[in-house]
Amino acid sequence: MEIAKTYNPKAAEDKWYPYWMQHKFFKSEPDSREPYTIVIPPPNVTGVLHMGHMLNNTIQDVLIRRARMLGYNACWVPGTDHASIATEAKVVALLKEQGINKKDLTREAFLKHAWDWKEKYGGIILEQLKKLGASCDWDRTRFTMEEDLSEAVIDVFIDLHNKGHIYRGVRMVNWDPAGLTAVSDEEVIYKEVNSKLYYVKYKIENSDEWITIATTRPETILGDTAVCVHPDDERYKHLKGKRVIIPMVNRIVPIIFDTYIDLEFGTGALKVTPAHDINDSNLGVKHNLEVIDTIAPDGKMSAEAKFYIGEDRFIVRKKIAADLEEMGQLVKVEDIKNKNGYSERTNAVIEPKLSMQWFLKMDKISKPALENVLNENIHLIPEKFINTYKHWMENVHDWCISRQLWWGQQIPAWYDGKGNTTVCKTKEEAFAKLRMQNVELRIEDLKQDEDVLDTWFSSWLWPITVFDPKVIKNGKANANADLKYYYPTNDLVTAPEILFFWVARLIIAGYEYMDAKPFTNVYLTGIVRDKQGRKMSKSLGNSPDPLDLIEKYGADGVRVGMLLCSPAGNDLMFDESYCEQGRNFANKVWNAFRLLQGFEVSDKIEQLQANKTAIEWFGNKLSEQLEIINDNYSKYRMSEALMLTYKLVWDDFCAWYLEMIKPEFVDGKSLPIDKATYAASISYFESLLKIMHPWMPFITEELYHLINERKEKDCIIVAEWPKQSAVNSKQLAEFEASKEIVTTVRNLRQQKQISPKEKLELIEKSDTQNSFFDEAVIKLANLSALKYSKEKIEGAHSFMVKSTEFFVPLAGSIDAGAEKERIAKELEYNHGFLKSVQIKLANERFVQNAKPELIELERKKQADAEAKIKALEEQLKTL
RNA sequence: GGGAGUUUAGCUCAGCUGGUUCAGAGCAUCUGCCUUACAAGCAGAGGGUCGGGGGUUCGAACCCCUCAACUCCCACCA
Repeated sequence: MEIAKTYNPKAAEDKWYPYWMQHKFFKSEPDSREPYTIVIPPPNVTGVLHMGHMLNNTIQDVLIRRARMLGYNACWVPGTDHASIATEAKVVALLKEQGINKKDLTREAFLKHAWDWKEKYGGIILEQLKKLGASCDWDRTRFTMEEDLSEAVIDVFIDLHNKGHIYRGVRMVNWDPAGLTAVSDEEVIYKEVNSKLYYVKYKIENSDEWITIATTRPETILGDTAVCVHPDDERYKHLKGKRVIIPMVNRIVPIIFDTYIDLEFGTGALKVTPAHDINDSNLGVKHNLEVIDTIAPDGKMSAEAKFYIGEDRFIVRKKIAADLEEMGQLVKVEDIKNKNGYSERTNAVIEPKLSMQWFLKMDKISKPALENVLNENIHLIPEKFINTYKHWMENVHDWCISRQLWWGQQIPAWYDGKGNTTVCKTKEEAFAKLRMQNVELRIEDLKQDEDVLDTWFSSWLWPITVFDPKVIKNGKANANADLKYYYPTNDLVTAPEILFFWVARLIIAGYEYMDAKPFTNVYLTGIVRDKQGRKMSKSLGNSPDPLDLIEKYGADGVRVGMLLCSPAGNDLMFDESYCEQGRNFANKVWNAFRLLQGFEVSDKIEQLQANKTAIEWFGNKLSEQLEIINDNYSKYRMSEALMLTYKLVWDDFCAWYLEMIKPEFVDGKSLPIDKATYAASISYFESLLKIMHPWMPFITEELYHLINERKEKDCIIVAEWPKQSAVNSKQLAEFEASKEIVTTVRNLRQQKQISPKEKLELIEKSDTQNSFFDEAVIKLANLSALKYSKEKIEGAHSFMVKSTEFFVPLAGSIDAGAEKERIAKELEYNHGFLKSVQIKLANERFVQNAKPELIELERKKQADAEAKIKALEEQLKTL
């Protein structure tokens, strides 16, 4: 069979993913095994795969694949999030292209469009995940706005409302006067702009005195309901209890005192406009101020303003400044820089606006979520996030859960138009309830709250409702078999950006509704950045399309590339060259296979001692490394585990083991290999494939089948994770010593820089008796690390090795002096080491304070060093 | 403004309790080599005052202080 020199990833990808699906290897049902569960952080339905998803989901897939191989009942639940804001924006934009304005549609008609859109494009990202090799149980795919899941959200709202955790109140929102909608904080872009600071004087009531305030927004003067100064400000202490007259409108308002004021800024006096500034609003609540809304939703002055009605706020700003100047109340104007919020979508200046919203009280409900992270019931990985988490949880503010959108779960609150409200599931229920307060109520008059719930208010139930959406309704005692079996899940892999938005709330909901944590470990990935450290984003255009990368380097290559540069919790500076490295690795593995499969096996030949040594060595090496790899997995040090795997395969297996067992090449033909060595090699290769499988699922599956005949369901994806056996460290050490010698030989060859052809000529001419040659090779033979025994080598003038790597006889010789020098160096080193250990042991403080086992360790180090020195000295004598 | 984090070779990062197997890895670079599994390869080499300064200690990449740069989160200044 002719096998290509380079690995072709595409064929394996197209072949194995469907095969795995067909044999239901991803499927999971409750059984007697221990479960290992991950629920996917649901990507937005609107989303297309970006590098962040790529990283995230690769890590999850690695974890789940390894768990599967370790014999757990591995279950990875996929799904998508309805993402109200993002999706609604997309749908609105799409409709606009078709000439349809959202305002002209009824809620039902709009939702129909939205669902159509979701059906058409909503599955894209999940299809993309399959290309990556994600081994999700696709039969469990969920969507946060599915009927049952939505019902659970509504039930939770009602339940929390009944428990008194949900209330309705007035809050400042970011209002987009162009889009005529509230937008979330995330959709506000702050930009530094040049603006003007106007100093305006207000007259003190019943006095000739004036107070000067500084403002960037004079148009809001019409809505002022107080002037605020710092209680410690000597300039204004005498004004306690006084009132001021607002210019133009001549309203008389109090002077209030609050430490919120910055003494240094402006004049130290602040005009308070509770309707149009978030801080002023807070002050207003605190000091019980009147709220006068002078700016209409479209950004023009409202009737309440009394002046400039119907004119845009920016025009009014100029006009009022002129008018104030005319009245002699404008003291001066300064140029300053400040930050303005702009709407991400319309680029209009955001207007803070008060509106009625629903809130969830966070104080009580969040307690267990804090405790259980602090007591490590739930691990945050890396731990540095615990601090941030703690800080946030100790300062939680109530969560605004209503959104002025249509796409999402509509709030189950009902109004009778007469000021009566009730919260319940159905219109009929609401009617029955409100009827008691309002006997004349007709069911047609009943109105449901227009707003929908925040997306996070549905996704915070995700690890619960993906298994049993009805559990909220039925109570956790009546949870279905799935939920009982899979909950709590094991790992959550997500981005640190949403630690508060989502992770904290998942934990809260977990304790509130299941009385148990939703997961044990939270692995927080880094943010994928480009080489310049910029976050990868579509708007910057600096993000490669992951699917292009897969096309170019293969899914395995991209997975390896991604994880090679992703330390837990640190951002990763992604560069395509990592994928190249991943691809190269896949190719290396492919070629190791090509070598193995090309061997001619013979049961007639004896197994060489050198092969026995090599087999023993690699067995030890494999066990040694496997243990370290497993340990790194258990600490979620993914890139470390990957690098160790990489080196085990490339350096230890390919560069050393295979070179050693590779038969000699004689007369243009490779000699056959003995059966035992071949069998051992295949078995090792198989173990390595298994260890590589979580990282590189496709190539390993492909090779697993090429290397041996397999039954239909005998696939590496469900193969058993290799077990390590006892490690003979003495043999490992011996081998390391042999490697050193071989390296010395290589170095000598390097000095001459000869090509293989020249080398052959040299060999023929060379005198094998030259001293260097004997020395190096005799050592090798003695250590039996290599197959070329002294006799064999001495006997063969045409000596030479198979694939060149190990020895080349050289004209010229190694001088004994070099060896002496080397030993002398080593001696010096060991003396130094010994000295440092002795100092440590002589240090009273160390001896008194250190743990006994630590001291024991130091003593052992001391003894070892002494022995080593002795041995080296002996060696020096013999030279 | 509040909080957290980072700073170690050209790049991306390891460095557990302060000590000599600790100054490391991978990649990149440079030099040789078309070699019979693999040039997507092989062999070798060169790269670092561990951000700056100070301190504690017999001893500091590691602990303390300080300065600087960068990043993130939260709140946003009238």
